[in-house]
Amino acid sequence: MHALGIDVGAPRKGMDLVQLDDAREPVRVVSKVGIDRLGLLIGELQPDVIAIDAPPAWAPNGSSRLTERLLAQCNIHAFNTPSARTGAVHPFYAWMEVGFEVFAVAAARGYPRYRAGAPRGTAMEVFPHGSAAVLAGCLPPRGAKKKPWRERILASQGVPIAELTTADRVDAALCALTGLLALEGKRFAPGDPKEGVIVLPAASLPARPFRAAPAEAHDEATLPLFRECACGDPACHELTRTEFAPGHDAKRKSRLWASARTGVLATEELRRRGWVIPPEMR
DNA sequence: GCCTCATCGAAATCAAAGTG
DNA sequence: CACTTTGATTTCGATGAGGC
Repeated sequence: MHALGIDVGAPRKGMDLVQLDDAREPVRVVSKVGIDRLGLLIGELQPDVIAIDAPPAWAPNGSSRLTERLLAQCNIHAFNTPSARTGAVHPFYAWMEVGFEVFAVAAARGYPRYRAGAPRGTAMEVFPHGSAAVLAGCLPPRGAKKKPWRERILASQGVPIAELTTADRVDAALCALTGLLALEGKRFAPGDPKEGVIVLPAASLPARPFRAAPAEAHDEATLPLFRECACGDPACHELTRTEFAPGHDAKRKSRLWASARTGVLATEELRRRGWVIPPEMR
């Protein structure tokens, strides 16, 4: 079983290809591949799946695709794919048009666009940054350099990185690894298949967005978005994002003072009458 | 006056790739 | 390293207000 990862570059830069076998060994690493050479290479390599770091087409309308918006909800931010109206006129998006050609060449070689289900024999869109976040379980730490961070993730997944000498090769390897994992059933592709979906190497996205920080002792993200104010006033039903509604922290303190005073008065009266205090307070 | 929260807007952030 | 493209998100600081 082989997966071919393609890191797409600007029109004249050339692409980086990495082929991984089922042992996750980079059996083929090719750089500076032009679109004219790609068809022959695909025919020669005969991968079981092709994973491409680029969208297959412009968004049908609007300025982004559903798959990108859904990923953004998990804190995985990708450059949005605009509609042709915007994309075709900005030179910045030329690399996306190279991606379209790559999908077209793949289709001509018998690899239709992946839409849903088993990915064998298809060409799928992947996103190295997203794959890295999914495999690491978190976003890269603040200030982390991209290449070493992704190298570490590849190594932790059993991919030898000796040949992956450039950032583009590392990304192509991440694409291929995502393809392999997708073949093995580890895949999740949010979005609208008609627009194109980004395939991630996970069974599903996490309920909570990815965080850059490792694990925090008090994970506020596990708390509900809104809850009732904790001031303790039975008449207060205010919903708040934090513990108290505005000003109700002072209200809580006031109530605690009051109950502390009555507590003191109660224990004094118990002592005066010669009655015992509750066992748990002894 | 003190403390905290809500809110608003501005600014930074981040993804990809290339150029200077 | 700085700058460019987009846009959602995040993170600031300033401001106003509540309750004591």
